[in-house]
Amino acid sequence: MTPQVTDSLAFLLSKLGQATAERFADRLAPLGLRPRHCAVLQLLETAPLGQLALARTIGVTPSVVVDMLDELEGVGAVRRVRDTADRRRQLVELTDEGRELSRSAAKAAAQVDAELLGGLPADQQSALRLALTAIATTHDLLPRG
Amino acid sequence: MTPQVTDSLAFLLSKLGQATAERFADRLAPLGLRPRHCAVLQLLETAPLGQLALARTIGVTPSVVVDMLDELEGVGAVRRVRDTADRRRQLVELTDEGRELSRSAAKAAAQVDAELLGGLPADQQSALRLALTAIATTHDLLPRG
DNA sequence: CCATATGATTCGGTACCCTAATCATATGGG
DNA sequence: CCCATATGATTAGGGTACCGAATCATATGG
Repeated sequence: MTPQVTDSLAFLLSKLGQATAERFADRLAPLGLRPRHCAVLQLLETAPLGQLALARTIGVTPSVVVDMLDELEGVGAVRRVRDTADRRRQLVELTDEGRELSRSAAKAAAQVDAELLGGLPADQQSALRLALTAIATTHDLLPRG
Repeated sequence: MTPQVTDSLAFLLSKLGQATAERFADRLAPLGLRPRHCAVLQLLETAPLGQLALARTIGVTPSVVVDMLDELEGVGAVRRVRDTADRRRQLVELTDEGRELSRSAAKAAAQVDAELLGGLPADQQSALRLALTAIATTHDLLPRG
């Protein structure tokens, strides 16, 4: 048998990633959030940031940040505050509600994880997590990169 | 420390899936193909299919199939043939070039796999593949579902 | 032979990302 | 001091991948 595309990890990972994102999105929807908002919320938990810094850390362009922040402001999760020291900058800070939403998002993510991993034995679960984080870090994905 | 979204498998898988799809897309681009075409090509290797069957097997709506087939016809990979027995149906069949493209796509996928897994020890590689296919099958992704 | 079902297609909309152009503010050299 | 240039945010427009609803042709059964 010739090698099949659908047997490749590339194909599998793409599909699984997509499916997972969808599931996660469904879980987040009731909160008024979408998957891409999560990294922003998490980053802002530590300290307020300018939008450019946010963009670079998450790995998207500044215009995407604008959209995401519009949405996040819409649900009252963040506030844009002009930096008095440099009036070009918008300091983005988490509201109390934002902090709460971030926690809820983390819970939603954990539920999705449980759903996905449900059937797997514990050792396979940890092996999976190990291998995935290894790949993600060597290929330099994830915020903080 | 409170649980972080970015630690979740849901988040990781989404990101990794997206990144992998991008890499794969880059590899396929010179062939005139995109990732979503691959499942179609592979399915048609066995036998010609109607578009509705194609849609159901791959897991997309018929209108998506129309788009994909337009593209695949554009590169000469498939042919639409009116079913003489039921003139509503389009029998979609692989051309010789389509067969060749399918093989090239499989090679491209294998290269991406090698790139992704490059750093990992062999046992982690197989563990990863095992866990991912387990999840994919229990959650009923992948063509043939 | 007509109502209804089915296969393909078209149309419009959503989510997510991009680049390039624009606007406001800062900053340093003349 | 003032202007050229740089920087942060934003807007406008475009691309991909998907969806649902409407449409059109053909089949099929009452």
